Amino acid sequence: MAVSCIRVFADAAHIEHSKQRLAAAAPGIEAMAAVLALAGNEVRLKMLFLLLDQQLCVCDLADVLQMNVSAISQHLRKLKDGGVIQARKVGQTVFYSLTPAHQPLVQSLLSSVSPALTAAAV
Amino acid sequence: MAVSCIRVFADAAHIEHSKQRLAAAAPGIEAMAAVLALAGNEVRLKMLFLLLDQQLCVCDLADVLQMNVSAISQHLRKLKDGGVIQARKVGQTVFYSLTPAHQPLVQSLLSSVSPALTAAAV
DNA sequence: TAATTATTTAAGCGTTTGCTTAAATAAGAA
DNA sequence: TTCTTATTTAAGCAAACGCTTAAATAATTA
Repeated sequence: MAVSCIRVFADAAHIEHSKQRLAAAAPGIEAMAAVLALAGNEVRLKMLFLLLDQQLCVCDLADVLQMNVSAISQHLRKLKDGGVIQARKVGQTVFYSLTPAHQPLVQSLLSSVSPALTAAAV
Repeated sequence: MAVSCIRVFADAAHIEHSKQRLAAAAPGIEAMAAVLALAGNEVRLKMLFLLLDQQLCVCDLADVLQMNVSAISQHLRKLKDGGVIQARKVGQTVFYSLTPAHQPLVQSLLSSVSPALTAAAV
């Protein structure tokens, strides 16, 4: 890896400081990146938008998003594996909702896309 | 596409309302998803973290992140194409910084991973 | 019990991603 | 000019992604 810089104005101490700040924050950054990777998909972000103020079943989401039930189910699984949503089974229907732990983050991610959300926010 | 739901408790009016809310927010959601897809990568999110309070050149970032300069450059290009960062050339060195338009979003994305950021926030 | 409904899962496949290597630009320095 | 240095770009490739189809589970209903 050509990692070393030979440039004149490189501030070695400054670089070192950045490395340490990064090392301290890395675990949190990596966890956040995992959640953002899930939210960084149009279909999944739309799902999170719809789940902000209601719980929906697989079939509802497929209907609203006009997509294959299987594709929806696979997206839901990723969100569930990532701890962003949770499932509640009622009969043969599975209702999905945001997990309390991630609700605030999702709310803030979407607050700028829908002014009504900001007003309705806690 | 097996999009229609036959379930008993499907509330057609409710579904329709969700469709309309989604349609209204879709453009904003899609734009946000594009930014989150950029931020939803460990390397790029670390870059944004480092750029929050300083501007760095390609070589600095490669040094701090211990990665190939070429790989770093390619990540920077994506962030720049997405309007998240901007470039300023000084001699043969290119300094990258957050764009003013996206600085608040990046700040809020990272505020939870580093308490110091919250304190230092505007 | 068999048929229907809701959901999940497996397999396959084309596309995208992110890295490596190597070559191409561009700007100083000798 | 020639030789570094900083950065970008192109090509290649393995891995991940997201969808489709079809089959497999569950839970209801007839």
